[in-house]
Amino acid sequence: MTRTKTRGYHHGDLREALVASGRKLLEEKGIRGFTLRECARRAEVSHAAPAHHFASMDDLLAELVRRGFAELTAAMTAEVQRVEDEPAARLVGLGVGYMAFAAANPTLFQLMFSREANRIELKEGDEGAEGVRRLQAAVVDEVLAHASGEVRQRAADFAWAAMHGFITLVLEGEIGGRDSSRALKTRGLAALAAMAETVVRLARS
Amino acid sequence: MTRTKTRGYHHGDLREALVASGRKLLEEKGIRGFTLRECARRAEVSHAAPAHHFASMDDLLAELVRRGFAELTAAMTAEVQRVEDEPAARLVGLGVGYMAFAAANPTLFQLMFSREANRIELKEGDEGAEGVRRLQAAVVDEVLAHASGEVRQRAADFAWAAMHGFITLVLEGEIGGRDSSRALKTRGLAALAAMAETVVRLARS
DNA sequence: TTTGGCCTCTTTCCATCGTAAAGATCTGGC
DNA sequence: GCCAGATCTTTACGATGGAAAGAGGCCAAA
Repeated sequence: MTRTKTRGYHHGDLREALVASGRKLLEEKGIRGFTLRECARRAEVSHAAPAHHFASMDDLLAELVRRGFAELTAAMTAEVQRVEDEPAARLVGLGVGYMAFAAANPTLFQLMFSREANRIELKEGDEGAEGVRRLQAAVVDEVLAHASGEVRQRAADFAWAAMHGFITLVLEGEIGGRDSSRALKTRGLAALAAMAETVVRLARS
Repeated sequence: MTRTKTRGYHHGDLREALVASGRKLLEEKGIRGFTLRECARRAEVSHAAPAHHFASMDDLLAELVRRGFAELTAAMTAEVQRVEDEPAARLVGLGVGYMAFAAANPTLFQLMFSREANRIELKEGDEGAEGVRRLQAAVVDEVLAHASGEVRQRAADFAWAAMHGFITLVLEGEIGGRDSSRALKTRGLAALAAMAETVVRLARS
């Protein structure tokens, strides 16, 4: 039910159109280049039309972030389910899904994890990164079934920190700036392997 | 030579004043709330005055980032020099300096590591995070004196990723959101210890 | 089928922003 | 003492986010 050439006074599904154009715009122009009016232009409506669907620009950005977290969680879930292997390998799979999403949506990913610096507040009821946290805690618990709560928390901290830090630095070009995509993936897998190994080792401490 | 109550037509040291007010403003209002005109207001000059010292707003932001990296490198150096201990402890010290700077300058730190998403280009000759990289490579090499280049690179990747990811997630409230400052430091030190231990273990592989 | 209310979108307007251009003022070297 | 150039101000322009008011279309009740 995509729109045909001529539409009447009403758009039909402006909200979704704004989300779509907004997401593209974000990746094209960067966080600070994001503009509500440009979103409206790309959706072929007047600049004031978005106000009827999003209270403010930040409100639209918050929605993009919300959907980003949903997709991120889905990507991790999909990747971890492909691995029926040992828990440690599943931990790596989690990281692969995480990094794949980040690489495919670099600016959105950065926005999702710089909400504080960008003063973006989630709406009430929005879980934010809770899905990611739960998913990871579950896999970490597979690895550390017999460990104390504190050890498991530290393992979860560490696992998240390692994979988040790695992909963040990659997106900034600080890691593997000149590497080929292939070499970079190898480097990423090495980092994830070291992370998983560390978590496993925490089980014996 | 701080300015007294009445100044003439000329400011005296507007460039530094803009850097100072800009830095405060950045932490107060966030990245997207940063405004050149507000910087000028706080320095008590007209809104067009900054143009004579910074070609554009992005130029000022780039300068803030540049100084941020210099300070970050200095903070890490200072912290690592306090530790005359074994190399692994020095690696932890490096992380302490890194996190201390980030915690004291959360928005600037985020900006420094989201230049891609914020379309901030460093000036020619600006080293960016090279100082951090060099410092870390040196300490990693202390730990892995006899390892191959590839192992050392992977160790450096991992060490940076772990400490960067941890503090980033802390700044976002994703890690230790409700912890006391004291408990959070303990959690951070645990993460750094796990990181250092992993790097040490890489020496035997 | 008609009609009235409501949702969607447009138009218009305002304060603020970044930036450019031109004028005013000061400073330092000659 | 004087002038060239650096520093700062004034003015102006287009773009932005948002508010307000009006136009257009949809749908359910009559």
